[in-house]
Amino acid sequence: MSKLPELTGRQRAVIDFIQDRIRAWGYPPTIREIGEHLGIKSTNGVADHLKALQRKGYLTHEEMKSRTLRPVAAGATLVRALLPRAGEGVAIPLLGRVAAGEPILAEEHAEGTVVVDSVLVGDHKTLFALKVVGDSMIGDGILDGDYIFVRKRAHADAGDIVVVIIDNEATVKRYFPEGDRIRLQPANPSMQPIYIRQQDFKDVQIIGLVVGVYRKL
Amino acid sequence: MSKLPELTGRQRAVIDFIQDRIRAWGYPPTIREIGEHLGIKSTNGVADHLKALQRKGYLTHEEMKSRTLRPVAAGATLVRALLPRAGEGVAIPLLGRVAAGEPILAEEHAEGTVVVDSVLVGDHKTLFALKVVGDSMIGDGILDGDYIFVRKRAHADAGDIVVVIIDNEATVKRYFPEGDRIRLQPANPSMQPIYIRQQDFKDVQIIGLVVGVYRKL
DNA sequence: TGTTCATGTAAACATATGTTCAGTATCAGC
DNA sequence: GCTGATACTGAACATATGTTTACATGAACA
Repeated sequence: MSKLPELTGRQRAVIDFIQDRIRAWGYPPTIREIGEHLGIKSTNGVADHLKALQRKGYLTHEEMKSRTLRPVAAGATLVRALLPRAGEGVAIPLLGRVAAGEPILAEEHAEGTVVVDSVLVGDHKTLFALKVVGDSMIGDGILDGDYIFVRKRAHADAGDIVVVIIDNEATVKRYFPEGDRIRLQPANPSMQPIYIRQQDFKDVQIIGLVVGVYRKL
Repeated sequence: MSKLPELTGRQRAVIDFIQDRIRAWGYPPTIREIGEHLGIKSTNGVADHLKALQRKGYLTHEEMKSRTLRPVAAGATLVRALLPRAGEGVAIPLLGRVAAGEPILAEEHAEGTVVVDSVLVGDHKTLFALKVVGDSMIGDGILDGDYIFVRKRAHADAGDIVVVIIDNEATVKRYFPEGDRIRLQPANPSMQPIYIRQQDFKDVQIIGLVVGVYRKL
């Protein structure tokens, strides 16, 4: 990697703000918005910084077009790597029905996507989302209608909240291996745990771990 | 998933073009650029399509701001399920402490931002996020450590889950006006409701409505 | 037949936004 | 002490872009 010229503190503040704004609002700020954020009253004050950033290779900008400031990939990465990152949105496929035997992440199953913060869910490549039906996990604060974010995995540790497929239907339970059987424990005092004996393990498929819950009120 | 209204061929062409342009150029087109691409000579011709797309829930647009057309997640997915999408996540400021008398959305209070899908939280301009401390709303599935998304508002309806400031501290409760007093009801059997008498209303400030909950597991 | 809706044209109009010019002040380096 | 880079203020100016109003056409529909 070629080394990019150093930035002054002020220039760094400008490009950071542009970067943050793009991530936060989806489009870059105007010159006046930058000025307002940094306390620069003259558009030309900001324009000077932008010229410097372009000259140093950190930024591109199309003349006479609004909101076309674009941090250059390499430059932006170097700058951002040194700073605490806010999260970026990642798109998670929202699945409708989930049935055994079918490829779980097949696109045909996606009913849409949901964008959430990468800080909240972690790596998104193996994630999908489901809408919860029923009250079996009410004690863990997972209610009917909630969206759950699931990391696709075939195994789990004791006590994990998992999505499993039993009898061609997906359910959410806590997972407890107990010798030659598995206990799937609902978090609802009025419901009984499900026990799976070793010889029936083949009928049960762990789909993944619940890593997040979202409820729209 | 709720079904979105059908699009006419022309409307589909418009949103496709917007999506393609964002992907190709990194920012959305202007009304005139859309018109040029589709052979529409009047800006109003394009504006009609944009209004229809917004009405049907496929598009958002900030008034009087250039290049702020943004396909909405659900709509865009139906149209372009295979394309990488940009810009449907919205950043919500995550506030640390919240104290009475201070401007609630002042930037100095933000400890960061959280990106969530606009279809989950709705209009983001008046939203902020808080991290929940304590178990007072456990019965409504809001647990210690959860993030809540709050729509800033000074009034509430009976039964709403609200964030209020009492004694300089923010708490989450259900709101019940009862004649000359207000009952703030925790969703935890072991906790007592808080009653605010009319003469003390000035000490209480409704900050906003809880519109969403996120839990990282 | 009359009405609504989708799809346009055309022409202002208002605002947002980028650009340029003329200065001022500080600081580091030669 | 001069010079260039940085970091601005202030005030036009030009262009880009969104908004609104008035009007037209054709298809769908009751």
